[in-house]
Amino acid sequence: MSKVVRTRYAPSPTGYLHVGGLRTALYNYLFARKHGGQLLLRVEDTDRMRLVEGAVENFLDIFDWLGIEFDESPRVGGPHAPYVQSERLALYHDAIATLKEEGHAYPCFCTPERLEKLRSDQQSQGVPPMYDGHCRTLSADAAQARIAAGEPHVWRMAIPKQQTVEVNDLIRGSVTFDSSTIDDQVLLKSDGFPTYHLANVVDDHDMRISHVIRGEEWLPSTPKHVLLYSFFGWEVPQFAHLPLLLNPDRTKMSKRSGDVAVEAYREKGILPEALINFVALLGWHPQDEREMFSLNELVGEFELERVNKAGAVFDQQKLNWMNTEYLSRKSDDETWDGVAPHLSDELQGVSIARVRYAVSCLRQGAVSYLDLAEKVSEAFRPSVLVETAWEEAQLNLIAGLADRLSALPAESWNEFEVLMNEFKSLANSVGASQGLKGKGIWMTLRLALTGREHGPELGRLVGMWGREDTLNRLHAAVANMTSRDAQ
RNA sequence: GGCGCGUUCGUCUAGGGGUCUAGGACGCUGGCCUCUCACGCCGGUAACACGGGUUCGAAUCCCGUACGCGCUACCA
Repeated sequence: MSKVVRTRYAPSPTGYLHVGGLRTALYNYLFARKHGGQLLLRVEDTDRMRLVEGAVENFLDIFDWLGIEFDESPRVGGPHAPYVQSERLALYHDAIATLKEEGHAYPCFCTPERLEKLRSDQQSQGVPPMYDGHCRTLSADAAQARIAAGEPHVWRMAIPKQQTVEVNDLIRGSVTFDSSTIDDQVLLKSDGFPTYHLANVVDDHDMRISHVIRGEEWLPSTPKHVLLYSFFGWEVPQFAHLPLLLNPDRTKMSKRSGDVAVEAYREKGILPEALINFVALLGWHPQDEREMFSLNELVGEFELERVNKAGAVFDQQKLNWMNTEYLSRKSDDETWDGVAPHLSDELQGVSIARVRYAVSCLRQGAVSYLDLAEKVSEAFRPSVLVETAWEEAQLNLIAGLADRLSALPAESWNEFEVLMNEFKSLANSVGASQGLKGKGIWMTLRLALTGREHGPELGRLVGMWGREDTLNRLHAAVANMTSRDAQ
């Protein structure tokens, strides 16, 4: 009989959700779902100095946007509530009492100043900076008296000496540490709040966490956690330390080189499904060579055994490509709903039908809704004046086409696709009458109509613009050329 | 400095002794398509960190070296 799989994502509410945090949360989610277990979100707010107002709500909202659901969280509650560490203080104090009785924890009265001096002395001597055990040898009575006297103190973990501590990691195998290299970690701070080390062990046990899946930066402190479990006589959960997400220079991913907040990607127009798919592939690979996966498909495919050991560089270019792929799979209606909020005010005077037509014409290859909105604006922007020495035939083409177009029945200007074909054949016939063909016709018209060498297919542009705009552009081009001729 | 982890194309990766003259994807790049750009299609470029072993045979196993990264707080 296998135990119920329970995983957790335990962020510290100090800001936004980091993409590395997203990857950790995602793997926890995938693993739990894959095994029919539960995922919970626990807030580790034991550092009162770094608290950021609204951070928890922000996390929860972002996960909603991503479609990652927690079975238990501060928002939905659950059987092990509260899910906020600052509301679980009694648990940690009880734990310290237990540890104290067994001699696994001791009060330390050293001042921050003493510790600072100790550290700098050790550093200058080239020895590893570690607590020197100054208070560890205090007699129980002496310590008790100082506590009773109200002297500020912390509680430290009494690390046993000369012991090998083994961490069994699902991704890295067995990793061993010599306990003499482990510091007498502070477990309870002088403000009465626990440190991460104590709180995470107590809570993971209390919340029946079966698998601790977290970033590699936690591996070095895991022996402390393992020791704590054994002090308490609790079963040690399975550990899986995920490879780091890296900057292009291969240092731990940070704000310094690009965006790290999931929010920033949302604002850039990255779709949640693209971000999830992309991030899932950073450090994990399916059995075959597919790489487009929905969240549900990932649940089916995910295996901790296939998680890599080495860090992965977050490649913005590939994310963009993936977003393009997801965008291209949307229906026209979905695409419209996505772009609409980003459309520029420049488009005020244009009918919705025309803008929608523009969106459907221009969406191919767009990286994001933002990008697409810009393409649309671009298509409607006024023509740029070009300094070209036009030939007689080109002038005749432009003027002739303007005449022929203005003769078209008004209704046909609203049938975009019909108009496009009509425009093409008119352009070709007028062009032919002037001895022009192919590029000679089209580049002439493109320059006359947009003033630019590149852009969307002209026939479609004409559909987007409509009668008035199109004719204005043509007339303006003719006027510009003839007036220059006159000079 | 100490401890730990890691090292296959520029990037994400496949690979778990022979099927690897190392596969896929992004990027870059050549061509095709075409009124241009983009899209699309077809092709190309490029990697097993190094040195020793083990073995008939090593990208795959072992050891060492180098390099990189992480941790080393009354932060998580």
